[in-house]
Amino acid sequence: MTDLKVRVDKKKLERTAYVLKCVAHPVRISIIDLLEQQDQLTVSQLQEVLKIEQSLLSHHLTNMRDKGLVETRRQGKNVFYFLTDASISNIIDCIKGCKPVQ
Amino acid sequence: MTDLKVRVDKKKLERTAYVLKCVAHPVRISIIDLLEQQDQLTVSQLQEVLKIEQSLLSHHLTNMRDKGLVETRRQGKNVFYFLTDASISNIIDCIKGCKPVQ
DNA sequence: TTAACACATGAATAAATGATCATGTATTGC
DNA sequence: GCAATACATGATCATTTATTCATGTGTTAA
Repeated sequence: MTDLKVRVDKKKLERTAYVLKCVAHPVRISIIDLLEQQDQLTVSQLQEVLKIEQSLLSHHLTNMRDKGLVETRRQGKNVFYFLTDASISNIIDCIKGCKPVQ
Repeated sequence: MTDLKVRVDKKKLERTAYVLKCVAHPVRISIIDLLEQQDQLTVSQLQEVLKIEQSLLSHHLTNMRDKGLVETRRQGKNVFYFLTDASISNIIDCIKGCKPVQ
């Protein structure tokens, strides 16, 4: 009661919320699920499964890349998306409220 | 490639996103952190640590209760909030994209 | 070099969330 | 019963996020 305090500093809290907010969307959770099954997928391949507009998907992917959840690799006309090494475990750490992402 | 599909059904995806969205806020992450340290805390106690308006805190707590992250126990004039048994592990399961919350 | 394909970006709008303020309800002690 | 304490709720407004549409960029193949 006396010296109770939040054990995570403000910056880290904001970073954590920022990343979690990104995960907290059905489409983006689906993307994570697909990339756990497949290692890497092009936008077209994702689109085929998810059946959403190309630009909407692209916005979601950009969002995820900004937060460090996915990375890209271009190969010819295609752009492959893949989960960053630590993305899932980092998210879980986020929830545990402690370790910083990246 | 051929029979690739999202392994989580639509309802579950939405439920997952719904819960995660709730976690994804600095104040609510702080509340979780405090309740991990303390077992149960009143609104006043939380308020003292978090230093935010009473009604704002109350809105956040109601939000968290709606999503099943916390529960309450009234004791006289005070209302104690505490984490539900499974809240954290359920959240992690959410992220793993599979097990339903509750 | 141009057409077609694959993807990204920006602007505009819609919808959801967050914060504030005023007020309401439950409980206790007098 | 009434005042005080502790908390909840509803309306409103501000901000953020999601979606759509139009258009732009990079790459390949003819």
